[in-house]
Amino acid sequence: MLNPDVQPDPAPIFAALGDRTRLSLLMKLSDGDARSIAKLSTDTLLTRQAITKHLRVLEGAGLVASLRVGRESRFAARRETIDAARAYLDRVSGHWDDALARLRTFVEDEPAG
Amino acid sequence: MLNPDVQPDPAPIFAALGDRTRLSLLMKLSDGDARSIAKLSTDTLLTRQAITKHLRVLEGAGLVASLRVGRESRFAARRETIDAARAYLDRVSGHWDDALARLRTFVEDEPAG
DNA sequence: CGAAAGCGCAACTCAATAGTTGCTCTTATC
DNA sequence: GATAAGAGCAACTATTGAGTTGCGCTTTCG
Repeated sequence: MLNPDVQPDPAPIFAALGDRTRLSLLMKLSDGDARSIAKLSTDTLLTRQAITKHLRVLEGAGLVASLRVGRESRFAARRETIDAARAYLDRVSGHWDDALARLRTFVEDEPAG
Repeated sequence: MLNPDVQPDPAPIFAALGDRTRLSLLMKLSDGDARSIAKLSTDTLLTRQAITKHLRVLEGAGLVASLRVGRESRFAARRETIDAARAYLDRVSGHWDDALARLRTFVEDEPAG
């Protein structure tokens, strides 16, 4: 086992999540089932190609995986990557516990230090 | 109390997180302390203006808050928004429990439905 | 075999983003 | 009061990103 859980840069993951269309695609896939591009392109105003591009972005970030089955490409969400993003936010959020810490240096400190 | 915790669109939050520079800024602020732009501009190759722009993006997404203290602008992380992003990922990730569910429809289903 | 469904590739447009430089203004400091 | 530190504003460039259209290829179905 090499690289147990080294996530070198979570920014691309968040960048992939930072689009309303892609978030809704992930939501559709959030039940764990895989769906074809055609099925994921229904109930949207965008073209199939636009959806395809978004799916490839999600795939590039590791948020979904694709597999060719017959003439269709199926996409499924990858929980590991979603959990990696969650874990990162835990680290950002978990560094301070007290809500007062924010207000502390926000106002009280001497201006110029 | 109006709009208790209605987060209409988490995409802008993730978009703001989807940049390496902004993530490192958030990391610096992850202890809850507030820092000036000048202090946040050290240890980086970017100009102060670039850092300022990034901070304003984070502020626009609600991830940080700013306050003018004397001649300097102090920024502090806002845990609520970070937690909102976490909560959203919880909803995406929590919809399916079984890891096998992914593999199920990923391979086994009949190709054309 | 022929038609249609599903998809990939390429070129293109338009808008948003990252980053820079130059200037001005305010606030501390000596 | 002069100087320097901290920061805001505006204009500009270059790159990325979203979305489209058109075309061709493969796979299923009648």
